[in-house]
This record gives sequence, structure tokens and C-alpha cells, in this order.
Amino acid sequence: MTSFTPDIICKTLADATRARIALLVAREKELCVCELTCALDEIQPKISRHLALLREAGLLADRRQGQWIYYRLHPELPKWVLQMMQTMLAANAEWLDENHQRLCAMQDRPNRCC
Amino acid sequence: MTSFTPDIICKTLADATRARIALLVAREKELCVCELTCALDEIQPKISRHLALLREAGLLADRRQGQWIYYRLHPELPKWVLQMMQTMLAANAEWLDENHQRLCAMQDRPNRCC
DNA sequence: ATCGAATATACGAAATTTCATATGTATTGG
DNA sequence: CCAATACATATGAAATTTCGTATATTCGAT
Repeated sequence: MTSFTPDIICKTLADATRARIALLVAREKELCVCELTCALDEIQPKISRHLALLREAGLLADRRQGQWIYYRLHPELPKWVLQMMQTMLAANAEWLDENHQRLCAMQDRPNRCC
Repeated sequence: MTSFTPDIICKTLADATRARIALLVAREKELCVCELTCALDEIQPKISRHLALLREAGLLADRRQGQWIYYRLHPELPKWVLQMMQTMLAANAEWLDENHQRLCAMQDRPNRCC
């Protein structure tokens, strides 16, 4: 189901874990579950459940590459949703800073090839 | 309390009633409770409760004029929040259309003077 | 085949949100 | 002072969301 009304989009991002995931993905273009688990310092099922909600809402798309599943912004997002996220991202860099730092400090990040 | 993080802002707008109120107010600059009650076709306590949440979140400001209490976007909203709302408003005019029509059709709307 | 790593889902319990109804407060007009 | 209008808030029930734990699935390597 993907109906993009303001309240539905906001509800999808109305949780700190999901908002951080979505903005981190918007910033990094593509991240796998273990990278997000590390960046957010949360347990994996929690990250996966929130990823499923973001995917079901049509905000994120996923692809499998080997053992990893990479998430990215859904390529068919309406322009206004993208614009909203860019606005939030640009103005809240410091809010994401801790997550970004943990991501950068992460050891053995999977190699993207394709 | 007014901390403007992405998740908090989204949570504040993560309800159809609140999202419609906020965007209608953004569009009309200022609306009183009875105008919103009419535009959304909901009972007054429901509108008032959601207005209280929007006010407590720092998204809306209110002023009394006589019997009426007018709500407007809070004058000290961070730029990115304003930008988000303008983006949503511009792209979702038809979503608000029914509310806007009911507002226009409303009889005996209070006169703003000051 | 089997094992380990990465990810997803099922399941209750706890917390949060939303609602309708009832009632309280403030202001205006008589 | 009294009644009416506009608005706010209290209350408890119902619905929804979130969570940790346990378990299932999928893939690559041995």
C-alpha cells in the first residue's frame, strides 16, 4: 500500500528509530541492515521491524546482494516527499551526527560491488 | 516544550486531523476553532484537543479576540519546519480541498478586525 | 549436508494514542 | 445577574504502536 498523504508520510516518520533510518539512508544513498543496526546502536529485530514499516509504506526499497539486504529511498517517491526529507536532512545534520559517526567507525562494513 | 527534531515534528503531524488543521492554518494564515470545526466536520472537543497538541508542540500559536481564539503558525517556527509544511501544502492541495470548500461555504464566519 | 552470519517475522505484554461524552471556563449580550 | 456562545479539559475505554524475546529463513563457505 502506498498512498502518500501528509499524515501517512508523517506517521511513517513519527518515530525516532524510523526517522533516523530514513534520514541516514537519504544521506548515505544505500545502507544494509547491519550498518543501520550499528549506526543506531539498536538490536537487529528492532531495526528490521522498522525497516519493514518503512518499506511497506513505500518510503524505502530494498535489494539483496549476497547475505546483505540494502535499503535505499524508494525510486518512485513523489517529489514533495523527497523534498521534505532533504529539508529535514539538511537542517538536522547534528541530530544524526552520533549515528553517522558510529557508521563511520564501524569495522568490516560490507563491500558494495554492483 | 518545543524541541524540533524530525521525529517529534512528524509525530505532531502524524494524524489526519492534526495534519489537516496545520495545513489549513498554514494556507489561511489564521483560523478560529469554530472555523476548523466546520472545515473538518468534526466535533469541537476533538478539534480543541488536537489544537492543544499542536500548540503544546510549538507548531501553532493562539490569540484570543473576544469569544474567539485564533490559531496561526507559531511565529518562531524553525525555517525547515515552515519549509516542510509549505512543501506538503503545495503538493497536497486536493487533499485539503474538501476542508477548504466547507470553510468557504461556512455561514457567519467571525470577522477579524485587529 | 551443515554451520554461521545476516535478516525477517511471530507473539504477547506494555506503553501510547485516540476518541466520545461530560463538564468546566471565559466572554458577550441582555 | 443570567443565558448563550466559544472553547478547553477531564475521564476512562478502545484502538494502535512499540518493544524484547524467540524463532524462522536465506545465503555463502566448508
